[in-house]
Amino acid sequence: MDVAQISQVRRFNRTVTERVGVLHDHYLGRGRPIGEARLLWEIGGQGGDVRRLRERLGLDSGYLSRLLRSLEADGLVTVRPHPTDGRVRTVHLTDAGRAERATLDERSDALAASLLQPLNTTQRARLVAAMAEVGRLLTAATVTLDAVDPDHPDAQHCLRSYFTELQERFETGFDPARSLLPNAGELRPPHGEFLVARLHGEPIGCAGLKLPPNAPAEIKRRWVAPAARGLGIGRRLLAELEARAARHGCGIVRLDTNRALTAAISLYLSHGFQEVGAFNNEPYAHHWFEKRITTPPPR
Amino acid sequence: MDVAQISQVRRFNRTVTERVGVLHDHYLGRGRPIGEARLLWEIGGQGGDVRRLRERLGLDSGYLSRLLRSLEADGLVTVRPHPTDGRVRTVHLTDAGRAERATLDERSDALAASLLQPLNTTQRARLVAAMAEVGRLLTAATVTLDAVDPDHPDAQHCLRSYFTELQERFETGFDPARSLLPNAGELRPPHGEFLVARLHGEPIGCAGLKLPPNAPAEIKRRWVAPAARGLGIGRRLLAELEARAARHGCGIVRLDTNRALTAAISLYLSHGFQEVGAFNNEPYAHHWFEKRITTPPPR
DNA sequence: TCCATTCTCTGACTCTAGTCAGAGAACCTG
DNA sequence: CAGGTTCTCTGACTAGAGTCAGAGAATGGA
Repeated sequence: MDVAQISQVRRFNRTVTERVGVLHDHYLGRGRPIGEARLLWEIGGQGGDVRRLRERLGLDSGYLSRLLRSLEADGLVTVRPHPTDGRVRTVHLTDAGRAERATLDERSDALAASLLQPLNTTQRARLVAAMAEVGRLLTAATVTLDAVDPDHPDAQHCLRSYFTELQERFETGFDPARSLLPNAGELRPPHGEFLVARLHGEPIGCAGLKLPPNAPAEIKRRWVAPAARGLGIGRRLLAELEARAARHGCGIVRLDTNRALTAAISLYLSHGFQEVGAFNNEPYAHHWFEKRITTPPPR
Repeated sequence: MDVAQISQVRRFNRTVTERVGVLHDHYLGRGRPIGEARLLWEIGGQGGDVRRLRERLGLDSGYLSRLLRSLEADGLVTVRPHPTDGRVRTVHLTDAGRAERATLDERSDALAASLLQPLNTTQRARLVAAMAEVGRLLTAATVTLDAVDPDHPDAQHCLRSYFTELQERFETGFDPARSLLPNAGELRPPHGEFLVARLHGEPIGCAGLKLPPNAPAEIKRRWVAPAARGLGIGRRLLAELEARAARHGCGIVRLDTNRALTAAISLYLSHGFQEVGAFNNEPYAHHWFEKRITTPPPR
């Protein structure tokens, strides 16, 4: 990795933690420990289960409980048993809590405004644009790819979304029963692999690799959640699967796709795939691609 | 201020404090309280007085003292009396301290690398470029402009640098004695104003305003430190002085300049100044400009 | 020379933030 | 319905970060 890039990133980290980080806590905190402030924020408009809050904020259950007691004592929240599961407790903001949260909101706005305030119009526009770019790319960098079992709930979630999307986008609709679907066993070691892309723990994409004996590897069911598109995740999934195929000794990766998926087709072309004749009789496919992968591609 | 801009800045703040801020502390901290880590870092290669460290880090003197004792006990620093002032104590890293600091350094590098690692080459280049832009503009936004007395040490520092630079850049050199210099009284209320631009408390620029009775206001001694150029500080100084002139009821601001200062000349032109005939007999001036300021210009 | 000031240090605190080990209620499964 | 699991809560801790009020040495100015 480039040394100059690293030192630029470090400079950025310094500037930003100084200017944003410190102020952020300072602004948010005023008169209230920032743990409480964050919790108040996270409870948000529609409230939520204690369990969900604990996960979201990554807090110890004892600690969270104490924070809730403190907010409750200040009359900002109410904690009631869950209507159907008596073990779970749900938290809601009171009117006072909502008001308090609104002032936190204002403070965040004030912080943002204080960053922009000294700049002129041009500079503001450029700063905001650059921030959007940094945010987008940092988000992209936060996405993790993990190999999971195709039966894992996150994998299932992605596959359901994938099928729903195909159903909507294919001119003919999509009926899984008519398609050449690999069964789950084909996408799990040793016959294959299945990757899930996650952002903050939430599944936002997937891709499967079939490794048939004495035949090219095949990429199946590559999907990225609409909200996470444009972050290069599809490309990362592709590259990661190619690398894994190469590690399994495959020299060729191939795949088929439907003509409605134009973005996917141009991704394949720009990623080194070449269109070839039909190598299967998938009824939903219009295009077949393959790529020679001699060495694992650089990341 | 634009609501969309504010919410973009807030989104950025969230992403960045999550992704950079938290990790930053986590990486830096390992095995050592981050207060100590920051201090170790700040002591740096050439060491420094306790007083300077206290200012730089903004710590309570008692707290800092305790941190130093702790680093001393670990054999990372030595604290000795200042050679000339027995009250002051100076801190230096030991070899062990230098080694420890180097590992902190590595961790910062590792953090930076971990942000870039999941991205491909194109994305990395874009992220680094956007970070540079954000850093630059946040730095610009951190610069403060304060009205000070022209005799203030910060003002004097800027003026000395200004004269040195003129000496170097004018074809003819620059001798303050030959120039039409306003005396300090002319740049201090009620006869004028003097602004110093500061970044993290360090003076990095200045500009003076002369308010002669029954005559146009005059801008003098506008200077920005070379390291701080390109941040729009010169323009901000200009705009701020115009606003102040307008508040004093002036309808016209004018100034003279030397042909060697090409950047200044194009700034004046792009900022609404128009070249006029000589209105004084400043020997070092080649160009004279003026600008009508009916209403205070928008910031 | 004396007195106010500067500078560092110690002692005695406070507040956040967080961990760990269980207790007890509610739920689920066989 | 018994036994394990899930979920929240309490009690008992710890560590970090920082504040505040002086004490005491060194210095500088009248």
